[in-house]
Amino acid sequence: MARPKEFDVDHALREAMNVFWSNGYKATSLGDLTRAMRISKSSMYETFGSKHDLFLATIEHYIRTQTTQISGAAHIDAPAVKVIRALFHRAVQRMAEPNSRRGCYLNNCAVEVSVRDGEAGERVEKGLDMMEEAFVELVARGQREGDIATHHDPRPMARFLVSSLNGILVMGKAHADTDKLNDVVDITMNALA
Amino acid sequence: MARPKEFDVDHALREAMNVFWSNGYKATSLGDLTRAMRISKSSMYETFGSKHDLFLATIEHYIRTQTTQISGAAHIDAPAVKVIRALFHRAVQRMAEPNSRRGCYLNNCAVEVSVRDGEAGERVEKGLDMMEEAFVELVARGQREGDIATHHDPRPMARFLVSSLNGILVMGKAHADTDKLNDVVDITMNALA
DNA sequence: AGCATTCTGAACCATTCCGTCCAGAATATA
DNA sequence: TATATTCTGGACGGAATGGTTCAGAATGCT
Repeated sequence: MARPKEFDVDHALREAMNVFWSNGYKATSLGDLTRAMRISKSSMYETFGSKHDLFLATIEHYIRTQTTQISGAAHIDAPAVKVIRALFHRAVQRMAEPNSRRGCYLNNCAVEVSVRDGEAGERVEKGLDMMEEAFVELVARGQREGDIATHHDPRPMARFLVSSLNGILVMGKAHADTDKLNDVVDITMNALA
Repeated sequence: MARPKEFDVDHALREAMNVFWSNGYKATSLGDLTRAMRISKSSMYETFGSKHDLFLATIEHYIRTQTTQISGAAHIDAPAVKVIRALFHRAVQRMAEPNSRRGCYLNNCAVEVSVRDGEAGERVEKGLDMMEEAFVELVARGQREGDIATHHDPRPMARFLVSSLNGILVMGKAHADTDKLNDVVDITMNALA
């Protein structure tokens, strides 16, 4: 009865996220966005409301697609420590690829806007909590299976891991030296034993 | 013979740094800057050149004044672990005070501009290296005096500490919950033993 | 007093920004 | 074919941006 939407909303959201992810919120103009989304300005406003609304939507999109990947890793059938180490190593590796040197989207948002932009802050916090939860599961399993020490409860341990991962990604933004970052990974893993 | 400068350049630099520190580079306008510096736009341009030049100068100012404070802490006459723990605790405490919830300036700059702005990136990297150096000294001393384990060389250990500290500050931007952050501090300190 | 310097405020410029709106083309269903 | 919806591109507005320039007041030194 009516003309259907021609572009994939989720795909457009993904592209918008990538631009914000690489350039930050303030440094991204509407032109940058619509160019990447391959959409006219009018369509963008009709579909998402405003630049800021779009921004919030990209954070939720990130949580929906990326953060849940980490949760998924928690159920891989391998020793928990191995899974955690693999997650960290992949993060380090990403920072070495020039096109992927943009860290964690939640991390970037937390630093750039979280304090001043409450709406974004809420979402960032929720995303980090989900990461924490995924690591809680992993640590608990590792402790049950005996390859993670039981000096600490799973939750503080998980917080330590989330924090450490974010620290590594920040360092990577300045250094991009894989060896130096792996130094940090090694000691972090050592802290689990 | 001539009219002397009326304002203190270092003080103006400090105020400019504070604005950038709280709001980021892009989100800070010339008006924000000159208002905080209590200087006219003309004076600002005459003295610092441009917004970007001023920005670079604030990073150097930060290194000159703040980073060297950490280096100074390395020579405090107390067990190295105690000094390190105190540094971390003070950082956590800062994140709890609403007006001080802005993390580490180098950290913020690394995340917001380091990748795209080479000139800023260089300076950020230098600053982080200086932090690393300060921690190397501390760890080495701790190992000599026996309160830090010798499983790892001082340098990787120092990198771990710098990374961990930055991770904590990022988490603080999203959470601001002192207890959660102290969980991370505890485990980090545990990794030294 | 005279001179060199510094400061301010305002005017000004070109650019970019976000946001709104509309005419017209495209497209699926009935 | 008629209708309803969607898309695009461009025009437009108003505001804010970074940056430049200048006249004139202020100030300290000789």
